[in-house]
Amino acid sequence: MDPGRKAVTRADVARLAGVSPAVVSYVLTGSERPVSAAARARVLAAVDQLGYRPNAAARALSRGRSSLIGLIVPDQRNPFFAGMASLLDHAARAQQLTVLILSAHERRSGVEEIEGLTAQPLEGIISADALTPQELRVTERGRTPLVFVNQFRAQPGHPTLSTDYVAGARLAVEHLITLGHRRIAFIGSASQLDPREAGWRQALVDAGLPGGPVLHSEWSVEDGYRAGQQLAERREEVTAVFAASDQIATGALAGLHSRGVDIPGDISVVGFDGTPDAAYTWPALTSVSQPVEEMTRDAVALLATGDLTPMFRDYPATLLVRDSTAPPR
Amino acid sequence: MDPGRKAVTRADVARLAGVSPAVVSYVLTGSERPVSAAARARVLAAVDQLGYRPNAAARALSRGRSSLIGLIVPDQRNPFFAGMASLLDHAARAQQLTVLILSAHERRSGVEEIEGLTAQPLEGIISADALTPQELRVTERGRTPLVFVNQFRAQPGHPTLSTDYVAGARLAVEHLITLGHRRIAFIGSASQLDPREAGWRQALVDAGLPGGPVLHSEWSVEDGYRAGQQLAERREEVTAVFAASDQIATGALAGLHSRGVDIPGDISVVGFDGTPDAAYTWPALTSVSQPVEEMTRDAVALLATGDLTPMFRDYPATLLVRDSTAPPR
DNA sequence: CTGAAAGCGCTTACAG
DNA sequence: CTGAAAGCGCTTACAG
Repeated sequence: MDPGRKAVTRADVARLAGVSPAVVSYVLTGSERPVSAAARARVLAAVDQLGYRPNAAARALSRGRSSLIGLIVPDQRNPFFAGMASLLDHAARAQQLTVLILSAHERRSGVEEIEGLTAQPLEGIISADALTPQELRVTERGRTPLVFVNQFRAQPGHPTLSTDYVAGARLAVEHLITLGHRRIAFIGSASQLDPREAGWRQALVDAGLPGGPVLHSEWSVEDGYRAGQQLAERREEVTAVFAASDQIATGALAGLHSRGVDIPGDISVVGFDGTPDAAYTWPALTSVSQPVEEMTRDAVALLATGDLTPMFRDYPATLLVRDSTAPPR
Repeated sequence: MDPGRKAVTRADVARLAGVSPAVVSYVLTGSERPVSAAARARVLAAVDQLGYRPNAAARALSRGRSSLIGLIVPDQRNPFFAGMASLLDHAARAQQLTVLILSAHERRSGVEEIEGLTAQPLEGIISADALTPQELRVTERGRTPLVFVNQFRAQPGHPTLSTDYVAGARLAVEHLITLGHRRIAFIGSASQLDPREAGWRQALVDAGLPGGPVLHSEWSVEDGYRAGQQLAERREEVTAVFAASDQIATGALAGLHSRGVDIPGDISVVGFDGTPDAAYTWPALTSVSQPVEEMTRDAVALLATGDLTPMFRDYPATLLVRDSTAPPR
């Protein structure tokens, strides 16, 4: 790397093209400004020849906004959120936007981190995680556009795009009921708020079935494993289980296996999320797929158009039937 | 969001603290500049009261470098690289750095994307993926510091930190040999360059064993699944397999299961990477763990100190013995 | 259709 | 110990 060489600037391009620096900007920003075809061609040729790329910091400073959008997720290592980040990258790219991931797993004191995040003059933030009041205050102070995705409820003051969790959970449980299951357990977060638990319960009530056991678990595979082992103790009582995430379900599969439970022979298992890897568990996991692609696409569009009218929009989930569910024997 | 309110700037802080804007910078940048205790206290109080955070774009512009580092990975959805990103986040945070992920999966034409990446005046790039000559040229043109991690060989002109793949592969194969296996297959990339294949072969030769079958596969779980099915055809001939990644191994597990192969009874399986989820496959996967934490920590340190002397450093891998390996029967 | 100039919010020699 | 000022590389009214 030649430390003597300076980066190419707009002025270099202007000089080579024989125009003023302003004209270079006019051409490159695609502004309304009329530019003669000849000048445009010379600018483009000079850009190409010099390998010029506008300095993002300078552009951000003068525009008051960068081309960066922040994605806040509970844990970027979770395949569901890693997939969301990848899809968001894709959607953002189409709008010339770059995605910065902030994983809550790394958020020490949430506030501090959001501050770090918004010190970049972000074009906007898409949050798949709940924000604390302090965090919300920070985004407001920075007047950073904020869109929520994957939320259990509408977030006051902000557009909120979410999977229809209740209907998705019902899809899972109705599938099990149709197969003939009568005692269906639920594994999920201890939070009373989870609409997946509500959907599970509704489906049972509607079918006139008794509420099965509820096993509380955190979101990790480890916790799913423990829940699976606990569920194995009740194998006489239960023939199926609906887990609130594919991570939990994957762990539960391992926990059940470790206790000698046959799946789906003894117990059928359904997950939630529709992550790709769940197709390669053993047996392949039946799961409710979240419409992440549509949500991320729409979230980016809201940020791009600047339409931040508070609203709540539901996206339907779909059932992916694989090999972890079968009629009870 | 109150569109009438402007972001707090350094000038606001200076005004409230009764000092010049320069003094605010002196205090906040922690520069050598001496500042009286009284002035410092007033500045800090004003910062706190106003909730001031320096504008990152302005700072990047005047310093010529942002506090952003880029991480280039083949696919951010792969748990191994998602984990690396998370660890890097952690290491970077300690140096006040923010990580921008560029997933090759999203790189349309590599060049174009790297250009987009370095248009941000990055503090540096850490690449866990090979770069094309064009891409290298772009980083050089931008004089962006570049450190490679997870490479098969030294990258000329840049520091390269890598797992000792050969020794890691030997660890896996020697474990199988010690268990009593004599016919050990390899599943991995068709690339002749993979040192894991070399390590596998060396271990067999050293033990006086014949080279087992080699099944070529891409890096996805899907491909591992197909390889597992192919391997099932040769179950009479082979009693163990070493896969070049946990993703491949996880797929292979499913592919073997789908053909009725018992693991580890019929065939023992070892993976490579040491990703957390591999502890919850069925059976739990024995794997060679890469020292990602050390590598990312050191890579960030190189970027932070600016020491980019070309060099190659090997990090030892470790074996995690779980339940997918057992003596042949 | 084009250009000179102000301004974005910082950092950092330089002069007190 | 402190401040006025130049400069980082852009965007974008404003005036031709």
